[in-house]
Amino acid sequence: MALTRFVEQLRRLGPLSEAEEQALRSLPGRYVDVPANLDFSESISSSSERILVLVEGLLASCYDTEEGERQLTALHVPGDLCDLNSLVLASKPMCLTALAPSRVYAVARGAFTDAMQRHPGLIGILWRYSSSRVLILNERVVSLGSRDARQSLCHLFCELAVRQGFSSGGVTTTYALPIKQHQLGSALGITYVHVNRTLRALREEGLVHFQHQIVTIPNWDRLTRQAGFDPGYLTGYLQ
Amino acid sequence: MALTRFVEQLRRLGPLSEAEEQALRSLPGRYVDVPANLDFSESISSSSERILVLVEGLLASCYDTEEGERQLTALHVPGDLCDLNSLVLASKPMCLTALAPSRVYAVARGAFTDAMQRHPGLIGILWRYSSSRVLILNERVVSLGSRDARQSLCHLFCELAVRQGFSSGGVTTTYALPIKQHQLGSALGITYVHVNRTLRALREEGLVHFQHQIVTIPNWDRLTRQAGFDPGYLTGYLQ
DNA sequence: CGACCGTTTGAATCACCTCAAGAGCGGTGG
DNA sequence: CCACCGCTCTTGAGGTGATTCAAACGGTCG
Repeated sequence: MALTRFVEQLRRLGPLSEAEEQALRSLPGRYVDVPANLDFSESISSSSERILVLVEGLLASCYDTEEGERQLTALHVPGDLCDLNSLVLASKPMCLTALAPSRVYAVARGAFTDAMQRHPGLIGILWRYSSSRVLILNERVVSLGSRDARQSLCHLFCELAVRQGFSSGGVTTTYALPIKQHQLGSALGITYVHVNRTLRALREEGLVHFQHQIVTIPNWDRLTRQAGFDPGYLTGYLQ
Repeated sequence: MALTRFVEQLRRLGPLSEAEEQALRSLPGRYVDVPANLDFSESISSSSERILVLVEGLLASCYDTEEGERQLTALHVPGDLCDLNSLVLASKPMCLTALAPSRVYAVARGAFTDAMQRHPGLIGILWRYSSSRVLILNERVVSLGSRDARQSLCHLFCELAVRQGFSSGGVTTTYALPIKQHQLGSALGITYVHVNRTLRALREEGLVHFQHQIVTIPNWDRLTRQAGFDPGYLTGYLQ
């Protein structure tokens, strides 16, 4: 149950043998509930030797600047493995924060590496997963560097829809996104005031509605066109 | 010779056995010279089954938006492995571009994977390398999202100094950086006009000089303080 | 020499920010 | 039950960092 969505994500990236899938599903771990607005640094999670898979809620990797600003560098939706980098490298100033009340499945690091040794194919698969997350990060760089607030917002709504499997061509797309406008701003590098104004404009144009933490996309094609969104970077097809 | 600096980078990230280092150094490949401003899409380089290590010059990963803007998502300095992601995942819209006349060492993909199979320890090492690049990418996200032009520029000069091993505490730091102001802008998400004005301001303040493609940092500590630069994310110490 | 590329600078404009204040709303306590 | 608090959303007015358009300057190369 805990890792179902995670396994689904991996399967989208490439073939997964029966044995490999079984090895993943049977990874021992425990559920941890996290209240909203709790920060838990990755270093803490790695010192307790845990790999975290988000089951429910919304997490973010974040980075606090000296000026007191907080930049969210990645959003994690259910099924995401949150701190894969900490498996091989200790990253000092990065931390995880819960944007909404969340539940994670914590796997001991040893169990994880054991599974990889017994099933070497998993290494390649997880590497591929890691690469797919890099592509998402790349896209965030493009948003922050080259898109205005309007496009960034549209793009993010598209990305999260696809990542959660909610995108659909013809009909209205709707999904829950338990995030505050303030946090949206921290992710997109703009102030919450400007997030608010931009959301209103998008709502008035009928491009996308975000209210009460629910995203409604009346016309998927129109939004993706506005956002310059190309889902190719998410599907991560094999060569 | 070709891979000396690359091996040095890897050794900074963790232990490297004699055999592993030897396996890397003896990777067969050929030198390719690339003129400035040439784009070669990663898909091309992967279809010809090549892994690229930069020997000399300056490359960038880039992404062209529909509006015709170009966002540079990563800079590659000599010793960098440029397209590690394409080893496991085909990324469609991304491409490599030469910012200056460059020389790369191209290794056949098969030779690379063979070496990894004969020396499984290399997998972890390369994974660690990949993670270290992600940390750099994270830092770029912070720059684009939370730092102004001034800080971004300072931060980039610091980062490139450390990545090339040119940073030094007390004395003046100097290194060549074959990049145009126009390309700096593409990397930092600002216009070349604003790059120019900001560089002038930094020069007048004596924080950092960038002229004729040479970076001069009179006072390393002062610059890192201004930039909010913490080299921790580059050293990537082991846990 | 003219053509070209990159740099430099000015003036006007725009996207976004800062400061500030009010409104809605659920939670808590008297 | 109402008063009060804190949190989030909302909106206004003014300011600033960065952009756009435009033009001039300097070096390099054929």
